[in-house]
Amino acid sequence: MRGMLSFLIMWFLSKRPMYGEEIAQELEKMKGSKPTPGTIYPALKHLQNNGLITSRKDGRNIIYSLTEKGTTTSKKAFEYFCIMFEPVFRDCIKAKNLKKN
Amino acid sequence: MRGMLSFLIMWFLSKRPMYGEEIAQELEKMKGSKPTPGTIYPALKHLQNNGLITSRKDGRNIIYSLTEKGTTTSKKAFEYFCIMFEPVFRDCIKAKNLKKN
DNA sequence: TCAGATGTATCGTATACCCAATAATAATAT
DNA sequence: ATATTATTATTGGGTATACGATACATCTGA
Repeated sequence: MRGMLSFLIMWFLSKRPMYGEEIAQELEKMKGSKPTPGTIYPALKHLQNNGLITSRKDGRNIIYSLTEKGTTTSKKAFEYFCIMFEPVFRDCIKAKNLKKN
Repeated sequence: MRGMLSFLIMWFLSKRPMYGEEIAQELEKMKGSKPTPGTIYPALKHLQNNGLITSRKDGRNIIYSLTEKGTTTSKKAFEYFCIMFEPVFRDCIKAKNLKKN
Protein backbone atom coordinates (compact mmCIF):
# COMPACT_ATOMS: atom_id res chain seq x y z
CA MET A 1 0.00 0.00 0.00
CA ARG A 2 2.88 2.23 0.83
CA GLY A 3 5.34 3.56 -1.68
CA MET A 4 2.96 4.54 -4.43
CA LEU A 5 5.01 7.60 -5.24
CA SER A 6 8.18 5.59 -5.69
CA PHE A 7 6.25 3.18 -7.84
CA LEU A 8 5.03 5.94 -10.11
CA ILE A 9 8.45 7.52 -10.35
CA MET A 10 9.92 4.23 -11.46
CA TRP A 11 7.10 3.76 -13.90
CA PHE A 12 7.88 7.15 -15.44
CA LEU A 13 11.56 6.38 -15.61
CA SER A 14 10.83 3.08 -17.33
CA LYS A 15 9.48 5.17 -20.21
CA ARG A 16 12.45 7.51 -20.42
CA PRO A 17 15.05 9.16 -18.20
CA MET A 18 13.86 12.36 -16.60
CA TYR A 19 15.06 15.03 -14.24
CA GLY A 20 13.31 15.87 -11.02
CA GLU A 21 11.24 18.78 -12.22
CA GLU A 22 10.08 16.77 -15.20
CA ILE A 23 8.90 13.98 -12.96
CA ALA A 24 7.05 16.49 -10.83
CA GLN A 25 5.32 17.81 -13.94
CA GLU A 26 4.30 14.35 -15.06
CA LEU A 27 2.81 13.76 -11.66
CA GLU A 28 0.98 17.04 -11.95
CA LYS A 29 -0.55 15.92 -15.21
CA MET A 30 -1.71 12.75 -13.54
CA LYS A 31 -2.82 13.98 -10.18
CA GLY A 32 -3.82 17.52 -10.93
CA SER A 33 -1.50 18.77 -8.24
CA LYS A 34 2.24 19.12 -8.43
CA PRO A 35 4.24 17.50 -5.66
CA THR A 36 6.52 19.87 -3.84
CA PRO A 37 10.29 19.43 -3.98
CA GLY A 38 10.18 18.08 -0.47
CA THR A 39 8.16 15.21 -1.80
CA ILE A 40 10.02 14.38 -4.93
CA TYR A 41 13.68 14.71 -4.05
CA PRO A 42 13.70 12.64 -0.89
CA ALA A 43 11.94 9.92 -2.85
CA LEU A 44 14.56 10.10 -5.59
CA LYS A 45 17.33 10.01 -3.06
CA HIS A 46 15.80 7.00 -1.42
CA LEU A 47 15.51 5.17 -4.71
CA GLN A 48 19.10 6.02 -5.48
CA ASN A 49 20.30 4.83 -2.10
CA ASN A 50 18.65 1.52 -2.84
CA GLY A 51 20.44 1.26 -6.16
CA LEU A 52 17.25 1.43 -8.19
CA ILE A 53 18.08 4.60 -10.09
CA THR A 54 21.21 6.52 -11.07
CA SER A 55 21.71 10.15 -11.83
CA ARG A 56 23.92 12.18 -14.13
CA LYS A 57 24.24 15.91 -14.41
CA ASP A 58 23.17 17.60 -17.57
CA GLY A 59 23.48 21.34 -17.38
CA ARG A 60 21.48 22.43 -14.42
CA ASN A 61 19.42 19.28 -14.45
CA ILE A 62 20.05 15.98 -12.81
CA ILE A 63 18.75 13.26 -15.02
CA TYR A 64 17.58 10.09 -13.36
CA SER A 65 17.29 6.71 -15.00
CA LEU A 66 16.63 3.17 -13.87
CA THR A 67 19.53 0.89 -13.10
CA GLU A 68 19.40 -2.73 -14.11
CA LYS A 69 18.19 -3.62 -10.65
CA GLY A 70 15.69 -0.80 -10.90
CA THR A 71 14.35 -2.11 -14.17
CA THR A 72 13.77 -5.54 -12.72
CA THR A 73 12.19 -4.19 -9.57
CA SER A 74 10.03 -1.79 -11.51
CA LYS A 75 8.73 -4.55 -13.77
CA LYS A 76 7.83 -6.72 -10.82
CA ALA A 77 6.14 -3.86 -9.02
CA PHE A 78 4.23 -3.04 -12.17
CA GLU A 79 2.95 -6.60 -12.57
CA TYR A 80 1.99 -6.71 -8.93
CA PHE A 81 0.17 -3.42 -9.28
CA CYS A 82 -1.74 -4.65 -12.33
CA ILE A 83 -2.91 -7.82 -10.62
CA MET A 84 -3.76 -6.10 -7.39
CA PHE A 85 -5.84 -3.30 -8.84
CA GLU A 86 -7.41 -5.24 -11.67
CA PRO A 87 -10.82 -5.45 -9.96
CA VAL A 88 -10.81 -1.72 -9.45
CA PHE A 89 -9.79 -1.16 -13.07
CA ARG A 90 -12.67 -3.27 -14.25
CA ASP A 91 -14.94 -1.06 -12.23
CA CYS A 92 -13.43 2.00 -13.86
CA ILE A 93 -14.15 0.64 -17.30
CA LYS A 94 -17.65 -0.31 -16.27
CA ALA A 95 -18.30 3.17 -14.91
CA LYS A 96 -17.02 4.69 -18.11
CA ASN A 97 -19.29 2.59 -20.29
CA LEU A 98 -22.28 3.45 -18.18
CA LYS A 99 -21.64 7.12 -18.75
CA LYS A 100 -21.65 6.61 -22.49
CA ASN A 101 -25.26 5.42 -22.39
CA MET B 1 -0.68 9.27 -2.90
CA ARG B 2 -1.33 8.32 0.65
CA GLY B 3 -4.58 6.88 1.82
CA MET B 4 -4.72 3.97 -0.57
CA LEU B 5 -5.79 1.65 2.19
CA SER B 6 -8.70 3.85 3.18
CA PHE B 7 -9.61 4.16 -0.46
CA LEU B 8 -9.72 0.41 -0.90
CA ILE B 9 -11.71 -0.09 2.28
CA MET B 10 -14.30 2.37 1.06
CA TRP B 11 -14.33 0.70 -2.30
CA PHE B 12 -15.05 -2.63 -0.64
CA LEU B 13 -17.78 -1.12 1.47
CA SER B 14 -19.37 0.42 -1.60
CA LYS B 15 -20.02 -3.13 -2.75
CA ARG B 16 -21.49 -4.34 0.50
CA PRO B 17 -21.19 -3.81 4.25
CA MET B 18 -18.44 -5.84 5.86
CA TYR B 19 -16.84 -6.40 9.22
CA GLY B 20 -13.17 -5.86 9.88
CA GLU B 21 -11.97 -9.38 9.44
CA GLU B 22 -13.85 -9.66 6.17
CA ILE B 23 -12.17 -6.53 4.86
CA ALA B 24 -8.82 -7.93 5.87
CA GLN B 25 -9.59 -11.10 3.92
CA GLU B 26 -10.60 -9.16 0.83
CA LEU B 27 -7.33 -7.30 1.01
CA GLU B 28 -5.52 -10.59 1.32
CA LYS B 29 -7.17 -11.81 -1.87
CA MET B 30 -6.01 -8.66 -3.60
CA LYS B 31 -2.56 -8.20 -2.22
CA GLY B 32 -1.56 -11.72 -1.42
CA SER B 33 -0.83 -10.76 2.15
CA LYS B 34 -3.30 -10.15 4.92
CA PRO B 35 -2.98 -6.91 6.81
CA THR B 36 -2.70 -7.30 10.55
CA PRO B 37 -5.49 -6.01 12.77
CA GLY B 38 -3.33 -3.07 13.69
CA THR B 39 -3.47 -1.98 10.10
CA ILE B 40 -7.13 -2.37 9.47
CA TYR B 41 -8.86 -1.21 12.61
CA PRO B 42 -7.13 2.12 13.02
CA ALA B 43 -8.05 2.87 9.42
CA LEU B 44 -11.67 1.96 10.13
CA LYS B 45 -11.69 4.11 13.22
CA HIS B 46 -10.27 7.01 11.28
CA LEU B 47 -12.92 6.69 8.59
CA GLN B 48 -15.58 6.55 11.25
CA ASN B 49 -14.24 9.62 13.02
CA ASN B 50 -14.54 11.45 9.73
CA GLY B 51 -18.14 10.38 9.35
CA LEU B 52 -17.48 8.32 6.25
CA ILE B 53 -18.58 4.98 7.68
CA THR B 54 -20.81 3.72 10.48
CA SER B 55 -20.76 0.52 12.43
CA ARG B 56 -23.31 -1.75 14.01
CA LYS B 57 -22.82 -4.86 16.03
CA ASP B 58 -23.97 -8.17 14.69
CA GLY B 59 -23.16 -11.15 16.83
CA ARG B 60 -19.47 -11.08 17.43
CA ASN B 61 -18.84 -8.87 14.41
CA ILE B 62 -18.88 -5.14 13.92
CA ILE B 63 -20.30 -4.45 10.53
CA TYR B 64 -19.16 -1.31 8.77
CA SER B 65 -21.01 0.45 6.01
CA LEU B 66 -20.69 3.73 4.15
CA THR B 67 -22.60 6.74 5.36
CA GLU B 68 -24.19 9.08 2.85
CA LYS B 69 -21.16 11.31 3.10
CA GLY B 70 -18.98 8.26 2.70
CA THR B 71 -20.78 7.20 -0.45
CA THR B 72 -20.26 10.59 -2.04
CA THR B 73 -16.63 10.76 -1.00
CA SER B 74 -16.00 7.22 -2.12
CA LYS B 75 -17.47 7.90 -5.56
CA LYS B 76 -15.33 10.97 -6.02
CA ALA B 77 -12.21 9.18 -4.87
CA PHE B 78 -12.99 6.34 -7.22
CA GLU B 79 -13.37 8.63 -10.22
CA TYR B 80 -10.18 10.41 -9.29
CA PHE B 81 -8.39 7.11 -8.99
CA CYS B 82 -9.63 5.98 -12.39
CA ILE B 83 -8.48 9.12 -14.14
CA MET B 84 -5.20 9.24 -12.35
CA PHE B 85 -4.12 5.67 -13.00
CA GLU B 86 -5.61 5.31 -16.44
CA PRO B 87 -2.24 5.50 -18.19
CA VAL B 88 -0.89 2.78 -15.94
CA PHE B 89 -3.96 0.64 -16.57
CA ARG B 90 -3.51 0.98 -20.28
CA ASP B 91 -0.02 -0.31 -19.79
CA CYS B 92 -1.34 -3.24 -17.82
CA ILE B 93 -3.69 -4.19 -20.62
CA LYS B 94 -0.92 -3.79 -23.16
CA ALA B 95 1.38 -6.02 -21.14
CA LYS B 96 -1.34 -8.63 -20.86
CA ASN B 97 -1.99 -8.70 -24.57
CA LEU B 98 1.68 -9.07 -25.32
CA LYS B 99 1.82 -12.13 -23.16
CA LYS B 100 -1.00 -13.74 -25.09
CA ASN B 101 1.07 -13.69 -28.28
C1' DT C 1 27.23 40.88 -14.60
C1' DC C 2 23.41 40.73 -12.34
C1' DA C 3 18.31 39.61 -12.09
C1' DG C 4 15.01 36.62 -12.89
C1' DA C 5 13.74 32.04 -13.78
C1' DT C 6 14.33 27.37 -13.19
C1' DG C 7 15.92 23.41 -10.87
C1' DT C 8 17.68 21.10 -6.66
C1' DA C 9 18.25 20.24 -1.77
C1' DT C 10 17.18 20.21 3.24
C1' DC C 11 14.66 20.52 7.56
C1' DG C 12 10.90 19.79 10.48
C1' DT C 13 6.54 17.71 10.96
C1' DA C 14 2.33 14.87 10.42
C1' DT C 15 0.22 10.73 9.84
C1' DA C 16 -0.79 6.62 7.24
C1' DC C 17 0.60 2.32 7.59
C1' DC C 18 2.29 -1.60 9.76
C1' DC C 19 3.45 -5.27 13.32
C1' DA C 20 3.19 -7.74 17.67
C1' DA C 21 1.04 -8.78 21.59
C1' DT C 22 -2.99 -8.59 24.10
C1' DA C 23 -7.83 -8.36 25.15
C1' DA C 24 -12.57 -9.21 24.45
C1' DT C 25 -16.41 -11.66 22.66
C1' DA C 26 -19.45 -15.19 20.92
C1' DA C 27 -19.99 -19.92 19.54
C1' DT C 28 -19.18 -24.63 21.02
C1' DA C 29 -19.08 -28.58 23.65
C1' DT C 30 -19.31 -30.90 27.98
C1' DA D 1 -24.38 -23.23 33.15
C1' DT D 2 -19.47 -23.15 32.71
C1' DA D 3 -15.19 -23.83 30.51
C1' DT D 4 -12.87 -24.10 26.29
C1' DT D 5 -11.82 -22.60 21.86
C1' DA D 6 -11.84 -19.88 17.81
C1' DT D 7 -12.67 -15.70 15.97
C1' DT D 8 -12.71 -10.89 16.06
C1' DA D 9 -11.26 -6.48 17.86
C1' DT D 10 -8.09 -3.26 20.56
C1' DT D 11 -4.00 -1.07 22.00
C1' DG D 12 0.62 0.79 21.87
C1' DG D 13 4.54 1.80 19.59
C1' DG D 14 7.67 2.32 15.60
C1' DT D 15 8.81 3.72 10.89
C1' DA D 16 8.87 5.58 6.47
C1' DT D 17 6.26 8.20 3.20
C1' DA D 18 4.76 12.39 1.98
C1' DC D 19 4.12 17.33 2.77
C1' DG D 20 5.09 22.55 3.28
C1' DA D 21 8.23 25.98 3.76
C1' DT D 22 12.50 27.57 3.03
C1' DA D 23 17.08 27.92 1.36
C1' DC D 24 20.63 27.06 -2.09
C1' DA D 25 22.54 26.44 -6.81
C1' DT D 26 22.69 27.07 -11.64
C1' DC D 27 21.42 28.68 -16.04
C1' DT D 28 19.77 32.37 -19.23
C1' DG D 29 18.99 36.70 -21.25
C1' DA D 30 19.19 41.55 -21.18
